[in-house]
Amino acid sequence: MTELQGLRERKKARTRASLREHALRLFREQGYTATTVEQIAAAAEVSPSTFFRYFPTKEDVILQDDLDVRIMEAFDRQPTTMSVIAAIRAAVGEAIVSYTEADMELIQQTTELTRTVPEIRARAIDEFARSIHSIAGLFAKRSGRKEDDLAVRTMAGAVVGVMMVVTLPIWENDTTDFSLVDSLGQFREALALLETGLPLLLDQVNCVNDTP
Amino acid sequence: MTELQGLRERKKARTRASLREHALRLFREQGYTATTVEQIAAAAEVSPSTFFRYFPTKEDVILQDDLDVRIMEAFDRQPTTMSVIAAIRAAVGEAIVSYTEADMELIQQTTELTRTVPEIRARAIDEFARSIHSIAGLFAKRSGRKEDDLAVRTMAGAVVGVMMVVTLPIWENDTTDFSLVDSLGQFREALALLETGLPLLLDQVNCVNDTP
DNA sequence: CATACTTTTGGAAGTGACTCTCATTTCATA
DNA sequence: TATGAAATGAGAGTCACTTCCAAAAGTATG
Repeated sequence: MTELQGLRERKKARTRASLREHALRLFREQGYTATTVEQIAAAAEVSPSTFFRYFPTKEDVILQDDLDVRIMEAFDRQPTTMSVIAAIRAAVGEAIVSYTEADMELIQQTTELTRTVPEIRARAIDEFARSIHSIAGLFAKRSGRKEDDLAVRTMAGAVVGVMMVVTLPIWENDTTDFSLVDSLGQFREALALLETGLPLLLDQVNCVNDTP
Repeated sequence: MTELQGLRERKKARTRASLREHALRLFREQGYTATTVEQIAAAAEVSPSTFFRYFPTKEDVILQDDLDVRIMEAFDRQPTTMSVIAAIRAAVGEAIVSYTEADMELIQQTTELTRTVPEIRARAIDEFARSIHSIAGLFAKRSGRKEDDLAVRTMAGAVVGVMMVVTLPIWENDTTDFSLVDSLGQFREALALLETGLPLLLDQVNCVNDTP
């Protein structure tokens, strides 16, 4: 190997990026289902078989963007003196500032597709499940409880539940375009509610705390 | 029409049931992906085209069982003096006793498939989203708040989040067979935690109020 | 019972995602 | 430059799913 990163690696990275870019463009222009893998491959100037070597399924072109990994990493970096929910909020904040303009646009586009295309949206459930697992792990570490403790799992489930609320198109008249900033704001507000407001709400007492 | 329910209707119902039964049997015997629609149709003695007239996709053979509708109905029947979470627990309890042995077996089987087959599991996300919507509606009615109130949505998201926790195979070493009774018990415990325990838990772990 | 009308069905042909295999090309190393 | 390893393209094949049309079965009339 003469160079730190061989020609092969660079070429592969370029092909991968090219496939994703052309795919997203075509999805935007013609819609997801109307776009065939053949078209994507042709646009990226590779054969259809090569497409499937880079992405196991057509859906993965959208899902495999390892951008949320950064949030999880930031998550782990938070001091253990912080409460879990505070740590999550901090991690989200850190990740946001680390994203470039291009990153943001990619997130925006893929999230929009996740919201609108049933096949893509469906795949999101495993990501949610993974998130529950990660958050449970972190919470267990901080609280000294076991990972499979019901309280720990309940906590993690609740957090991911509110994540679903802000990212999925749950309300029919939900034609508004997805706004990353808005939904992250909502997520943080909802977390605050979970932390302090929920018990009050459940007691049917007026919760004045909905805008922290 | 000589009879209350024509021969046509009865025949259709029988075909539908037959298709589902043979499908579930074949899935159990050979696995989901190994079973083709052609095989299912052949076993039920209809043509493949007829299969797709009864079920839009192969997945729907499992998903379209309207058994959870009963929980939602029981939900609505609970007095409004009851807290939402208490109402949910009561509804679940009511639905359980209304299920026949055959119902239970069907639920057991379909849930097992939902847990283990990625394609089926994926489709569950829309059911979860629908549940969030329903629960939010009920909570809104009881609390006098609007349905799109963030607190209402957070609450609903948290409830569905714990639902996910008890139904999805979130922990890798999760090879144990699904037990309906166990997971319903866990669900009710988790709801109790949400109602009373969560703030305590959070307080245990150095809950520092950070600013968003 | 025979007739005309409607619904349901089977069959055939086609599309597109995805798999497998194998020969060929392209890059890396000695 | 020769040799091995990895990446690619092409072709054939499977399967879910769609569309269309003609035949069959059920239903309502005379």
